[in-house]
Amino acid sequence: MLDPRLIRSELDYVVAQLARRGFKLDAVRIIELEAQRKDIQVRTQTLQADRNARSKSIGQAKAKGEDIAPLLAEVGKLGDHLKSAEQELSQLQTELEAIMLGVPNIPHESTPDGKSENDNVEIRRWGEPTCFDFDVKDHVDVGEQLGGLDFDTAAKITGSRFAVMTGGVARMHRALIQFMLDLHTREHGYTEIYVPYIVNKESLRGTGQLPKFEKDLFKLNDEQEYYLIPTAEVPVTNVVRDEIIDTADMPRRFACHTPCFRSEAGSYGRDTRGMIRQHQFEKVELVQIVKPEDSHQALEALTGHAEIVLQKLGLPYRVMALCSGDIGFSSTKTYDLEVWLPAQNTYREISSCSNFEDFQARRLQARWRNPETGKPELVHTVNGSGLAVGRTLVAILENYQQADGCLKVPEVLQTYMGGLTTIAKA
RNA sequence: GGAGAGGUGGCUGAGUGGUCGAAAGCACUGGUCUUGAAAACCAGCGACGGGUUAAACCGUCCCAGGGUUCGAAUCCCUGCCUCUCCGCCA
Repeated sequence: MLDPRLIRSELDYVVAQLARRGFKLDAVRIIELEAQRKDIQVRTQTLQADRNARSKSIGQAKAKGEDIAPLLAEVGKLGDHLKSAEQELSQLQTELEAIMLGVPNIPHESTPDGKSENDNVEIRRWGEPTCFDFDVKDHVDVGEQLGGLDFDTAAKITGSRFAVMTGGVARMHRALIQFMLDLHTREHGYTEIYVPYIVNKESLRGTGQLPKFEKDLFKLNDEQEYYLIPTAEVPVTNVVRDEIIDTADMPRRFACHTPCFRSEAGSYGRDTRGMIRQHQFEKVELVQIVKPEDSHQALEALTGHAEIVLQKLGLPYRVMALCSGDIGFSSTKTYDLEVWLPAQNTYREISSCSNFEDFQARRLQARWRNPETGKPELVHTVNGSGLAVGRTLVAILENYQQADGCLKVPEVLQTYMGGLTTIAKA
Protein backbone atom coordinates (compact mmCIF):
# COMPACT_ATOMS: atom_id res chain seq x y z
CA MET A 1 0.00 0.00 0.00
CA LEU A 2 1.18 3.49 -0.74
CA ASP A 3 1.32 6.14 1.95
CA PRO A 4 -2.13 7.78 1.98
CA ARG A 5 -0.47 11.05 2.90
CA LEU A 6 1.69 10.89 -0.21
CA ILE A 7 -1.40 10.40 -2.32
CA ARG A 8 -3.13 13.33 -0.66
CA SER A 9 -0.23 15.74 -0.83
CA GLU A 10 1.54 14.66 -4.04
CA LEU A 11 -1.27 13.27 -6.12
CA ASP A 12 0.14 14.44 -9.46
CA TYR A 13 3.49 12.86 -8.71
CA VAL A 14 1.85 9.57 -7.72
CA VAL A 15 -0.31 9.52 -10.84
CA ALA A 16 2.73 10.17 -13.05
CA GLN A 17 4.84 7.50 -11.37
CA LEU A 18 2.10 4.90 -11.57
CA ALA A 19 1.63 5.72 -15.24
CA ARG A 20 5.22 4.55 -15.76
CA ARG A 21 4.06 1.05 -14.99
CA GLY A 22 0.87 1.39 -16.98
CA PHE A 23 -1.44 1.87 -14.02
CA LYS A 24 -4.07 4.53 -14.25
CA LEU A 25 -4.94 5.96 -10.86
CA ASP A 26 -8.41 7.44 -10.69
CA ALA A 27 -7.30 10.74 -9.17
CA VAL A 28 -10.66 12.43 -9.59
CA ARG A 29 -12.44 9.73 -7.65
CA ILE A 30 -9.85 9.78 -4.91
CA ILE A 31 -10.01 13.55 -4.51
CA GLU A 32 -13.77 13.33 -4.32
CA LEU A 33 -13.76 10.56 -1.72
CA GLU A 34 -11.06 12.26 0.29
CA ALA A 35 -13.02 15.49 0.47
CA GLN A 36 -16.09 13.61 1.63
CA ARG A 37 -14.06 11.65 4.11
CA LYS A 38 -12.58 14.73 5.66
CA ASP A 39 -15.94 16.42 5.90
CA ILE A 40 -17.69 13.48 7.48
CA GLN A 41 -14.81 12.67 9.75
CA VAL A 42 -14.87 16.17 11.20
CA ARG A 43 -18.63 15.97 11.63
CA THR A 44 -18.43 12.57 13.30
CA GLN A 45 -15.67 13.61 15.62
CA THR A 46 -17.53 16.74 16.68
CA LEU A 47 -20.55 14.64 17.56
CA GLN A 48 -18.39 12.16 19.42
CA ALA A 49 -16.75 14.95 21.41
CA ASP A 50 -20.18 16.30 22.31
CA ARG A 51 -21.42 12.92 23.43
CA ASN A 52 -18.32 12.28 25.48
CA ALA A 53 -18.64 15.62 27.25
CA ARG A 54 -22.30 15.07 28.08
CA SER A 55 -21.76 11.55 29.27
CA LYS A 56 -19.00 12.71 31.49
CA SER A 57 -21.18 15.38 33.07
CA ILE A 58 -23.91 12.80 33.66
CA GLY A 59 -21.43 10.70 35.51
CA GLN A 60 -20.31 13.64 37.62
CA ALA A 61 -23.88 14.70 38.39
CA LYS A 62 -24.74 11.19 39.42
CA ALA A 63 -21.73 11.03 41.70
CA LYS A 64 -22.94 14.15 43.45
CA GLY A 65 -26.40 12.68 43.77
CA GLU A 66 -28.02 15.24 41.49
CA ASP A 67 -30.98 14.60 39.27
CA ILE A 68 -29.77 13.40 35.88
CA ALA A 69 -33.11 13.13 34.11
CA PRO A 70 -32.84 16.51 32.31
CA LEU A 71 -29.34 15.70 31.13
CA LEU A 72 -30.50 12.38 29.75
CA ALA A 73 -33.28 14.05 27.85
CA GLU A 74 -30.80 16.46 26.27
CA VAL A 75 -28.55 13.74 24.98
CA GLY A 76 -31.39 11.72 23.53
CA LYS A 77 -31.21 12.63 19.85
CA LEU A 78 -27.48 12.83 19.70
CA GLY A 79 -27.14 9.09 19.46
CA ASP A 80 -29.01 8.74 16.20
CA HIS A 81 -27.07 11.51 14.46
CA LEU A 82 -23.84 10.03 15.67
CA LYS A 83 -24.71 6.55 14.57
CA SER A 84 -25.53 7.55 11.03
CA ALA A 85 -22.43 9.74 10.77
CA GLU A 86 -20.26 6.90 11.99
CA GLN A 87 -21.80 4.53 9.50
CA GLU A 88 -21.28 6.95 6.64
CA LEU A 89 -17.67 7.44 7.68
CA SER A 90 -16.86 3.78 7.90
CA GLN A 91 -18.45 3.15 4.52
CA LEU A 92 -16.26 5.82 2.95
CA GLN A 93 -13.18 4.51 4.67
CA THR A 94 -13.91 1.01 3.45
CA GLU A 95 -14.28 2.26 -0.09
CA LEU A 96 -11.08 4.29 0.08
CA GLU A 97 -9.18 1.37 1.52
CA ALA A 98 -10.44 -0.95 -1.20
CA ILE A 99 -9.06 1.46 -3.79
CA MET A 100 -5.77 1.81 -1.95
CA LEU A 101 -5.31 -1.95 -1.69
CA GLY A 102 -5.54 -2.20 -5.46
CA VAL A 103 -2.92 0.45 -6.19
CA PRO A 104 0.51 -0.98 -7.06
CA ASN A 105 3.84 0.28 -5.77
CA ILE A 106 5.67 3.20 -7.36
CA PRO A 107 8.68 2.13 -9.45
CA HIS A 108 12.02 3.18 -8.02
CA GLU A 109 13.87 5.90 -9.92
CA SER A 110 16.48 3.35 -10.99
CA THR A 111 13.84 1.08 -12.50
CA PRO A 112 14.04 1.57 -16.27
CA ASP A 113 10.94 2.77 -18.08
CA GLY A 114 9.21 0.30 -20.34
CA LYS A 115 5.99 -1.44 -21.21
CA SER A 116 6.77 -5.15 -21.29
CA GLU A 117 9.48 -7.71 -20.70
CA ASN A 118 10.98 -6.67 -24.03
CA ASP A 119 12.06 -3.42 -22.40
CA ASN A 120 13.95 -5.07 -19.55
CA VAL A 121 17.58 -4.09 -19.33
CA GLU A 122 20.45 -6.53 -19.14
CA ILE A 123 22.78 -5.59 -16.30
CA ARG A 124 25.47 -8.28 -16.51
CA ARG A 125 26.23 -11.81 -17.68
CA TRP A 126 28.11 -14.64 -16.11
CA GLY A 127 29.53 -17.61 -18.00
CA GLU A 128 29.29 -18.54 -21.63
CA PRO A 129 26.30 -20.41 -23.09
CA THR A 130 27.15 -24.10 -22.92
CA CYS A 131 28.44 -25.59 -26.19
CA PHE A 132 27.63 -29.10 -27.34
CA ASP A 133 29.11 -31.22 -30.12
CA PHE A 134 25.89 -33.23 -30.39
CA ASP A 135 22.22 -32.45 -30.71
CA VAL A 136 20.99 -31.06 -27.42
CA LYS A 137 17.82 -32.47 -25.97
CA ASP A 138 15.48 -30.48 -23.80
CA HIS A 139 15.09 -31.34 -20.14
CA VAL A 140 12.00 -33.43 -20.79
CA ASP A 141 13.88 -35.79 -23.10
CA VAL A 142 16.95 -35.87 -20.91
CA GLY A 143 14.87 -36.56 -17.82
CA GLU A 144 12.77 -39.26 -19.42
CA GLN A 145 15.86 -40.97 -20.84
CA LEU A 146 17.26 -41.12 -17.35
CA GLY A 147 14.00 -42.65 -16.27
CA GLY A 148 13.69 -39.90 -13.71
CA LEU A 149 11.08 -37.56 -15.07
CA ASP A 150 7.52 -38.58 -15.81
CA PHE A 151 4.75 -36.20 -16.75
CA ASP A 152 2.26 -38.83 -17.92
CA THR A 153 2.11 -40.44 -14.51
CA ALA A 154 1.73 -37.05 -12.86
CA ALA A 155 -1.14 -36.30 -15.23
CA LYS A 156 -2.77 -39.57 -14.21
CA ILE A 157 -2.35 -38.89 -10.51
CA THR A 158 -3.49 -35.30 -10.70
CA GLY A 159 -3.57 -33.50 -14.05
CA SER A 160 -1.50 -31.32 -16.26
CA ARG A 161 1.38 -29.17 -15.03
CA PHE A 162 2.64 -31.62 -12.43
CA ALA A 163 5.71 -33.83 -12.45
CA VAL A 164 6.82 -37.13 -10.97
CA MET A 165 10.54 -37.51 -10.35
CA THR A 166 12.27 -40.75 -9.45
CA GLY A 167 15.72 -42.12 -8.66
CA GLY A 168 18.74 -39.97 -9.33
CA VAL A 169 16.71 -37.07 -10.63
CA ALA A 170 14.55 -36.96 -7.51
CA ARG A 171 17.69 -37.20 -5.43
CA MET A 172 19.33 -34.33 -7.28
CA HIS A 173 16.20 -32.28 -6.79
CA ARG A 174 16.49 -32.87 -3.05
CA ALA A 175 20.24 -32.24 -3.11
CA LEU A 176 19.66 -28.85 -4.69
CA ILE A 177 17.46 -27.81 -1.78
CA GLN A 178 20.04 -28.86 0.79
CA PHE A 179 22.84 -27.19 -1.14
CA MET A 180 21.01 -23.89 -1.43
CA LEU A 181 19.91 -23.79 2.19
CA ASP A 182 23.38 -24.65 3.43
CA LEU A 183 24.98 -22.02 1.24
CA HIS A 184 22.68 -19.22 2.36
CA THR A 185 22.74 -20.10 6.03
CA ARG A 186 26.46 -20.82 6.29
CA GLU A 187 27.89 -18.19 4.01
CA HIS A 188 25.32 -15.45 3.51
CA GLY A 189 24.04 -14.89 7.03
CA TYR A 190 20.49 -16.14 6.67
CA THR A 191 18.55 -17.95 9.37
CA GLU A 192 16.79 -21.07 8.24
CA ILE A 193 13.09 -21.00 8.91
CA TYR A 194 10.26 -23.49 8.49
CA VAL A 195 6.73 -22.17 8.04
CA PRO A 196 3.16 -23.26 7.26
CA TYR A 197 2.33 -23.94 3.63
CA ILE A 198 -1.26 -22.91 4.23
CA VAL A 199 -2.00 -19.29 5.08
CA ASN A 200 -4.94 -17.06 5.88
CA LYS A 201 -6.25 -14.08 3.97
CA GLU A 202 -4.57 -11.50 6.18
CA SER A 203 -1.16 -12.86 5.30
CA LEU A 204 -1.90 -12.77 1.59
CA ARG A 205 -3.18 -9.24 1.86
CA GLY A 206 -0.02 -8.27 3.73
CA THR A 207 2.33 -9.29 0.97
CA GLY A 208 0.05 -8.08 -1.81
CA GLN A 209 -1.41 -11.24 -3.37
CA LEU A 210 -4.87 -10.29 -2.16
CA PRO A 211 -7.25 -8.82 -3.00
CA LYS A 212 -6.08 -8.46 -6.60
CA PHE A 213 -4.56 -11.81 -7.54
CA GLU A 214 -6.84 -14.39 -6.01
CA LYS A 215 -7.12 -16.13 -9.41
CA ASP A 216 -3.49 -17.21 -9.21
CA LEU A 217 -3.96 -18.94 -5.87
CA PHE A 218 -5.24 -22.33 -4.80
CA LYS A 219 -7.94 -21.79 -2.24
CA LEU A 220 -8.90 -24.48 0.20
CA ASN A 221 -12.52 -25.41 0.41
CA ASP A 222 -12.78 -24.98 4.17
CA GLU A 223 -14.49 -22.70 6.63
CA GLN A 224 -11.43 -20.61 7.41
CA GLU A 225 -10.83 -19.73 3.76
CA TYR A 226 -7.23 -20.85 3.81
CA TYR A 227 -4.94 -20.76 0.77
CA LEU A 228 -1.93 -22.78 -0.35
CA ILE A 229 1.12 -20.55 -0.47
CA PRO A 230 2.23 -19.36 -3.93
CA THR A 231 5.69 -18.60 -2.51
CA ALA A 232 7.46 -18.72 0.85
CA GLU A 233 7.48 -14.94 0.69
CA VAL A 234 3.96 -14.97 2.10
CA PRO A 235 4.44 -16.89 5.35
CA VAL A 236 8.01 -15.73 5.93
CA THR A 237 7.35 -12.02 5.46
CA ASN A 238 4.25 -12.30 7.62
CA VAL A 239 6.45 -13.41 10.49
CA VAL A 240 6.86 -9.70 11.22
CA ARG A 241 3.25 -8.67 10.62
CA ASP A 242 1.93 -6.49 13.47
CA GLU A 243 5.33 -6.50 15.12
CA ILE A 244 7.57 -3.72 16.31
CA ILE A 245 11.08 -5.03 15.87
CA ASP A 246 13.90 -4.10 18.19
CA THR A 247 16.76 -2.27 16.45
CA ALA A 248 19.16 -4.90 17.76
CA ASP A 249 17.24 -7.54 15.80
CA MET A 250 17.61 -5.72 12.50
CA PRO A 251 18.13 -6.76 9.83
CA ARG A 252 16.35 -10.08 9.86
CA ARG A 253 17.37 -12.51 7.13
CA PHE A 254 15.49 -15.70 6.47
CA ALA A 255 16.17 -18.58 4.11
CA CYS A 256 13.24 -20.88 3.64
CA HIS A 257 12.49 -23.91 1.53
CA THR A 258 8.86 -24.54 0.69
CA PRO A 259 6.76 -25.97 -2.07
CA CYS A 260 4.87 -23.30 -3.99
CA PHE A 261 1.40 -23.71 -5.43
CA ARG A 262 0.21 -21.59 -8.29
CA SER A 263 -2.97 -21.82 -10.19
CA GLU A 264 -1.72 -19.30 -12.77
CA ALA A 265 -5.07 -18.80 -14.38
CA GLY A 266 -4.36 -16.91 -17.55
CA SER A 267 -1.09 -18.59 -18.41
CA TYR A 268 -2.72 -21.37 -20.40
CA GLY A 269 -0.68 -22.34 -23.38
CA ARG A 270 2.62 -20.99 -22.04
CA ASP A 271 5.37 -23.48 -21.37
CA THR A 272 3.01 -26.42 -21.57
CA ARG A 273 5.87 -28.82 -22.18
CA GLY A 274 8.12 -29.76 -19.29
CA MET A 275 8.83 -28.48 -15.84
CA ILE A 276 9.15 -24.77 -16.45
CA ARG A 277 5.66 -23.84 -15.35
CA GLN A 278 4.06 -26.13 -12.79
CA HIS A 279 1.19 -25.90 -10.35
CA GLN A 280 3.54 -27.22 -7.68
CA PHE A 281 7.25 -26.54 -7.40
CA GLU A 282 9.94 -26.16 -4.76
CA LYS A 283 11.74 -22.97 -4.05
CA VAL A 284 14.33 -21.69 -1.62
CA GLU A 285 13.36 -18.16 -0.77
CA LEU A 286 15.46 -15.38 0.73
CA VAL A 287 13.66 -12.72 2.76
CA GLN A 288 15.20 -9.69 4.42
CA ILE A 289 13.55 -7.29 6.84
CA VAL A 290 15.72 -4.19 6.89
CA LYS A 291 15.93 -0.56 7.93
CA PRO A 292 14.63 1.76 5.22
CA GLU A 293 18.02 3.24 4.42
CA ASP A 294 19.47 -0.22 3.84
CA SER A 295 16.93 -1.75 1.49
CA HIS A 296 18.50 -0.96 -1.87
CA GLN A 297 21.87 -2.17 -0.72
CA ALA A 298 20.12 -5.27 0.61
CA LEU A 299 18.55 -5.93 -2.78
CA GLU A 300 21.97 -5.82 -4.44
CA ALA A 301 23.38 -8.17 -1.82
CA LEU A 302 20.46 -10.57 -1.98
CA THR A 303 20.62 -10.71 -5.76
CA GLY A 304 24.30 -11.53 -5.40
CA HIS A 305 23.45 -14.36 -2.99
CA ALA A 306 21.13 -15.89 -5.57
CA GLU A 307 23.76 -15.45 -8.28
CA ILE A 308 26.32 -17.38 -6.30
CA VAL A 309 24.06 -20.43 -6.40
CA LEU A 310 24.18 -20.35 -10.18
CA GLN A 311 27.90 -19.71 -10.21
CA LYS A 312 28.63 -22.61 -7.91
CA LEU A 313 26.47 -24.83 -10.06
CA GLY A 314 28.31 -23.61 -13.15
CA LEU A 315 25.16 -22.43 -14.89
CA PRO A 316 25.48 -19.47 -17.27
CA TYR A 317 23.06 -16.65 -16.54
CA ARG A 318 22.33 -13.00 -16.98
CA VAL A 319 20.87 -10.39 -14.66
CA MET A 320 17.98 -8.31 -15.93
CA ALA A 321 16.60 -5.12 -14.40
CA LEU A 322 12.88 -5.35 -14.95
CA CYS A 323 11.31 -2.30 -16.52
CA SER A 324 8.54 -0.28 -14.91
CA GLY A 325 5.90 -2.13 -16.91
CA ASP A 326 7.13 -5.59 -15.92
CA ILE A 327 7.83 -5.34 -12.19
CA GLY A 328 5.37 -7.02 -9.86
CA PHE A 329 2.46 -5.32 -8.15
CA SER A 330 4.23 -4.78 -4.81
CA SER A 331 7.72 -4.18 -6.12
CA THR A 332 9.56 -0.91 -6.62
CA LYS A 333 12.60 -2.54 -8.19
CA THR A 334 13.23 -6.07 -9.42
CA TYR A 335 16.17 -8.01 -10.80
CA ASP A 336 15.46 -11.27 -12.58
CA LEU A 337 18.14 -13.89 -12.91
CA GLU A 338 17.81 -15.76 -16.17
CA VAL A 339 19.60 -19.06 -16.64
CA TRP A 340 20.83 -20.38 -19.96
CA LEU A 341 18.66 -23.17 -21.39
CA PRO A 342 20.46 -24.66 -24.40
CA ALA A 343 17.42 -26.48 -25.76
CA GLN A 344 15.47 -23.25 -25.89
CA ASN A 345 18.60 -21.40 -26.99
CA THR A 346 17.70 -18.62 -24.60
CA TYR A 347 17.84 -17.35 -21.04
CA ARG A 348 14.86 -18.13 -18.79
CA GLU A 349 13.85 -16.70 -15.43
CA ILE A 350 15.09 -18.70 -12.49
CA SER A 351 14.99 -16.08 -9.75
CA SER A 352 13.25 -12.82 -9.10
CA CYS A 353 14.66 -10.44 -6.49
CA SER A 354 12.66 -7.43 -5.41
CA ASN A 355 12.72 -4.47 -3.09
CA PHE A 356 9.25 -3.56 -1.86
CA GLU A 357 10.41 -0.69 0.31
CA ASP A 358 7.57 0.03 2.75
CA PHE A 359 4.77 -1.16 0.46
CA GLN A 360 4.34 -4.55 2.10
CA ALA A 361 5.34 -3.22 5.52
CA ARG A 362 2.46 -0.77 5.50
CA ARG A 363 -0.02 -3.52 4.72
CA LEU A 364 1.64 -5.73 7.31
CA GLN A 365 2.05 -3.03 9.96
CA ALA A 366 5.61 -4.31 10.23
CA ARG A 367 7.68 -1.74 12.06
CA TRP A 368 10.91 -1.17 13.91
CA ARG A 369 11.67 1.34 16.61
CA ASN A 370 13.96 3.99 15.21
CA PRO A 371 16.34 4.86 18.05
CA GLU A 372 16.82 8.34 16.64
CA THR A 373 13.16 9.27 16.90
CA GLY A 374 12.06 6.71 19.47
CA LYS A 375 9.06 6.11 17.23
CA PRO A 376 7.92 2.98 15.42
CA GLU A 377 8.57 3.29 11.70
CA LEU A 378 7.79 0.99 8.80
CA VAL A 379 10.50 -1.49 7.83
CA HIS A 380 11.50 -2.27 4.28
CA THR A 381 11.11 -5.78 2.87
CA VAL A 382 13.33 -7.37 0.25
CA ASN A 383 13.12 -10.87 -1.11
CA GLY A 384 14.15 -13.15 -3.91
CA SER A 385 14.36 -16.74 -5.00
CA GLY A 386 17.58 -18.41 -4.19
CA LEU A 387 16.60 -20.32 -6.37
CA ALA A 388 13.53 -21.87 -7.94
CA VAL A 389 14.48 -25.51 -7.48
CA GLY A 390 12.48 -27.06 -10.32
CA ARG A 391 13.88 -24.66 -12.85
CA THR A 392 17.38 -25.15 -11.49
CA LEU A 393 16.95 -28.87 -12.09
CA VAL A 394 15.77 -28.12 -15.61
CA ALA A 395 18.88 -26.04 -16.20
CA ILE A 396 21.14 -28.81 -14.93
CA LEU A 397 19.39 -31.45 -17.05
CA GLU A 398 19.97 -29.33 -20.12
CA ASN A 399 23.41 -27.89 -19.41
CA TYR A 400 24.97 -31.05 -17.96
CA GLN A 401 23.61 -33.61 -20.41
CA GLN A 402 26.11 -35.93 -22.09
CA ALA A 403 26.21 -37.32 -25.61
CA ASP A 404 25.54 -40.83 -24.28
CA GLY A 405 22.37 -39.74 -22.48
CA CYS A 406 23.88 -39.69 -19.02
CA LEU A 407 23.85 -36.66 -16.76
CA LYS A 408 26.91 -35.22 -15.09
CA VAL A 409 26.38 -34.17 -11.49
CA PRO A 410 27.64 -30.63 -10.81
CA GLU A 411 30.59 -30.81 -8.47
CA VAL A 412 29.02 -28.91 -5.59
CA LEU A 413 26.11 -31.36 -5.54
CA GLN A 414 28.23 -34.48 -5.42
CA THR A 415 28.74 -34.40 -1.66
CA TYR A 416 24.98 -34.09 -1.31
CA MET A 417 24.51 -37.19 -3.46
CA GLY A 418 26.87 -39.60 -1.77
CA GLY A 419 29.75 -38.81 -4.10
CA LEU A 420 27.81 -39.65 -7.23
CA THR A 421 29.40 -38.00 -10.29
CA THR A 422 27.05 -39.18 -13.01
CA ILE A 423 23.44 -40.23 -13.21
CA ALA A 424 23.31 -43.12 -15.60
CA LYS A 425 20.83 -43.64 -18.37
CA ALA A 426 18.03 -45.99 -17.42
C1' G B 1 -13.59 -34.58 19.86
C1' G B 2 -14.93 -33.44 25.50
C1' A B 3 -14.07 -30.09 29.98
C1' G B 4 -12.04 -25.65 31.93
C1' A B 5 -9.10 -20.87 31.93
C1' G B 6 -7.71 -16.73 29.28
C1' G B 7 -6.63 -12.82 25.22
C1' U B 8 -5.01 -5.31 28.23
C1' G B 9 0.83 -0.60 26.06
C1' G B 10 7.72 -2.96 23.29
C1' C B 11 7.34 -7.02 27.41
C1' U B 12 5.13 -8.87 32.28
C1' G B 13 0.66 -7.67 34.50
C1' A B 14 -3.55 -4.88 37.63
C1' G B 15 -8.12 -3.15 36.48
C1' U B 16 -15.76 -5.96 36.27
C1' G B 17 -20.34 0.31 34.04
C1' G B 18 -18.62 7.07 34.91
C1' U B 19 -11.96 12.22 34.84
C1' C B 20 -9.33 4.68 32.72
C1' G B 21 -5.75 5.43 27.57
C1' A B 22 -5.54 2.31 31.60
C1' A B 23 -1.88 0.82 38.33
C1' A B 24 2.78 -1.46 39.07
C1' G B 25 7.24 -3.64 37.35
C1' C B 26 10.72 -4.44 33.25
C1' A B 27 12.74 -2.22 28.91
C1' C B 28 13.77 2.51 26.75
C1' U B 29 15.10 8.07 26.90
C1' G B 30 16.93 12.38 29.65
C1' G B 31 19.09 14.08 34.24
C1' U B 32 21.75 13.75 39.23
C1' C B 33 25.93 11.09 41.13
C1' U B 34 30.85 8.97 38.95
C1' U B 35 37.46 9.80 36.00
C1' G B 36 34.17 6.43 32.99
C1' A B 37 30.63 2.61 33.56
C1' A B 38 27.34 -0.01 36.76
C1' A B 39 24.14 0.68 40.86
C1' A B 40 21.01 4.15 43.22
C1' C B 41 17.81 8.34 42.86
C1' C B 42 14.67 11.97 39.95
C1' A B 43 11.87 12.81 35.52
C1' G B 44 9.79 11.33 30.89
C1' C B 45 7.74 7.49 28.00
C1' G B 46 1.41 3.70 23.93
C1' A B 47 -0.40 3.48 18.71
C1' C B 48 -3.17 5.60 14.82
C1' G B 49 -6.00 9.69 12.56
C1' G B 50 -7.19 15.05 12.58
C1' G B 51 -5.05 19.74 14.05
C1' U B 52 -0.65 23.14 14.89
C1' U B 53 5.42 26.46 12.59
C1' A B 54 5.58 23.66 17.22
C1' A B 55 2.30 22.86 21.10
C1' A B 56 -2.44 23.04 23.05
C1' C B 57 -6.57 20.49 21.57
C1' C B 58 -10.15 16.66 19.34
C1' G B 59 -11.24 11.60 17.86
C1' U B 60 -10.38 6.23 17.62
C1' C B 61 -8.05 1.99 19.68
C1' C B 62 -7.68 -2.74 25.92
C1' C B 63 -8.09 -10.10 20.07
C1' A B 64 -12.05 -9.33 15.88
C1' G B 65 -17.18 -8.28 14.61
C1' G B 66 -22.05 -7.22 16.40
C1' G B 67 -25.34 -5.67 20.67
C1' U B 68 -27.09 -3.23 25.51
C1' U B 69 -26.33 1.88 27.69
C1' C B 70 -26.44 8.91 28.18
C1' G B 71 -21.64 6.34 29.01
C1' A B 72 -18.17 -0.20 27.90
C1' A B 73 -11.36 -2.58 28.83
C1' U B 74 -15.47 -3.81 32.22
C1' C B 75 -22.21 -6.47 30.68
C1' C B 76 -24.47 -9.77 26.42
C1' C B 77 -23.90 -12.56 21.56
C1' U B 78 -20.77 -14.57 17.56
C1' G B 79 -16.03 -15.69 15.67
C1' C B 80 -10.72 -16.33 15.95
C1' C B 81 -6.54 -17.48 18.83
C1' U B 82 -3.66 -19.21 23.22
C1' C B 83 -3.06 -22.24 27.60
C1' U B 84 -4.39 -26.61 31.02
C1' C B 85 -6.64 -31.54 31.60
C1' C B 86 -8.91 -35.92 29.15
C1' G B 87 -9.52 -38.67 24.50
C1' C B 88 -7.52 -39.69 19.62
C1' C B 89 -3.39 -39.48 16.40
C1' A B 90 1.96 -39.13 12.66
